Amino acid sequence: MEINEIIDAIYPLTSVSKNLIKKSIVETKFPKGHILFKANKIETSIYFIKKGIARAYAYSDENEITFWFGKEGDPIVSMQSYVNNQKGYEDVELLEDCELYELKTKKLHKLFLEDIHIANWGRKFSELELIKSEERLISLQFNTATERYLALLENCPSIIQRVQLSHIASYLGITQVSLSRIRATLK
Amino acid sequence: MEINEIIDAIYPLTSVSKNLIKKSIVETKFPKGHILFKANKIETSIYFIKKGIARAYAYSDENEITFWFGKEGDPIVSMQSYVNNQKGYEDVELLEDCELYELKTKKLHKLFLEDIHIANWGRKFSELELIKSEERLISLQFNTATERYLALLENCPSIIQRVQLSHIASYLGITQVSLSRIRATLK
DNA sequence: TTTCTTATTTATCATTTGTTAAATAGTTTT
DNA sequence: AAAACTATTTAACAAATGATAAATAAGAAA
Repeated sequence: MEINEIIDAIYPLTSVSKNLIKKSIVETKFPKGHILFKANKIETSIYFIKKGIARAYAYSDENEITFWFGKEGDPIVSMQSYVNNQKGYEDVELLEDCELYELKTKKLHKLFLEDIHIANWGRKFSELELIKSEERLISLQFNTATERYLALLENCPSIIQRVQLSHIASYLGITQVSLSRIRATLK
Repeated sequence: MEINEIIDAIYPLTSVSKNLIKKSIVETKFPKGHILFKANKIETSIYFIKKGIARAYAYSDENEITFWFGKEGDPIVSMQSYVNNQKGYEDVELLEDCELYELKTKKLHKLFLEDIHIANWGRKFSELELIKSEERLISLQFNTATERYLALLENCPSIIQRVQLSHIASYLGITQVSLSRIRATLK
C-alpha cells in the first residue's frame, strides 16, 4: 500500500502538510524473520507497512505471546516509546519479507508542535488505534475462543493464511493445541 | 479531582489555551444509578469525573458485561461517538452520586482546529487512553483470572471496595461464581 | 527421493471455568 | 424485629481449556 493512501486514510491533510510528513519518511526493506523492535528498548521510529506482515509479542514466563498482527497499510508502533519515550515490552518480528515506510518519532513530534494540521493528523492516528484496541479488548472479553477465531477468519483471512497457527493461537489467548481442537470441531 | 489538575495531567497548556477549554466545560451532578450514556446513541459530550465512580457495559446475549470502570480524574467517553460521530455500543452507569465536568464534543473539535496546543492536548489525551487500553488488553490475554483479580486489587483497591462483585467479575472476564471461588482460594 | 526439521493434529488426563440451584449474609423496608 | 430483597458464597456436575506426549503432515535441505 502506497504512503499517500496510508496518510490520507488517517486524516485529510493539505498538500503542504502532507509533504512535510512525507519529507520525513524513508522506505526500507527487511527480510522475513527480522526483529524490527526489541523489548526493553526505546524505539525511535514508527513504521507503516507497504508490503508484508508482522507480529508483536511479549513473554509470559517462558512463552512468547503474540498480541498484535499488522498487514499492508497498518502502522507498527511501540506505544510506550511513541507516547512516553519509554522502553517497550514487545518484540516486533517481520513474518514475511517486508517493505516499510519509516518515520522518526522525533521528527514527527517536532511537526506536531509546528503544524496544527499534522497535530490533528496525529490526534486522529491515535484515536483510530484506540478504536481498534477497544474493539479487540471487547472481543477478548465478550467472545469465546471459537467466536474470536471465526471473527479473525472473517475480518483478516490474510492473517490466517499467511501466519503459522501457533502465533494465531496465542493471539486468540489459547494454546496451539486448543486451537487445533477448535478447528477440528468446525469441520 | 479538580478540572485544572485533570487537564494538566494530560498535557501542559498555556493558560490561554487552558481557559479556552475550561470555558467550554460545565459542572453537573447526577445521582447513583443514573445512565449517563445509552447504547446505540450518538453521545454529544465527554465527561471527566470530579467525584464518584462509573462503569461502561454492553450486552452479550442477555448478559451485561462491564468492560470499563472510571474513578475520580478519569474521562468518560463513548469512543465511537467521540472519534467517528457514530453510535456507541455501551451504556455508562454511575455507581455512586457523581459530580462531573461536561465538555461538548463539538466545541472541543472546533478548538482542535483553531488552537494547535489544544490539538496536541487532544492528541495526548487519546494516546494516554490508548496506553491504558493496550495494558488492559495485554493483562486479559497474558494473565489468568486470579492474576487479573490480584492486579485490580493492587492497582485500583477503590474499585473493589466500592463496586459490587458481579460487575468486577464480568470486568475480569469471568462469572460471579468463578470470582467467588477465586476469592475463597486466596484466603 | 530421502532425510531432517518444523508445524499441526490427535489422544489422554488434570485443571479451570461455566451453569444451575441452593444456602448464607447483608441491606432495606415495613 | 420481621419480612423482603439483593449480594455473595457454596455445592455439584458439565464443558472448555491446559499440559504433556505421541502421531501425522508439511516443508526444507541434502
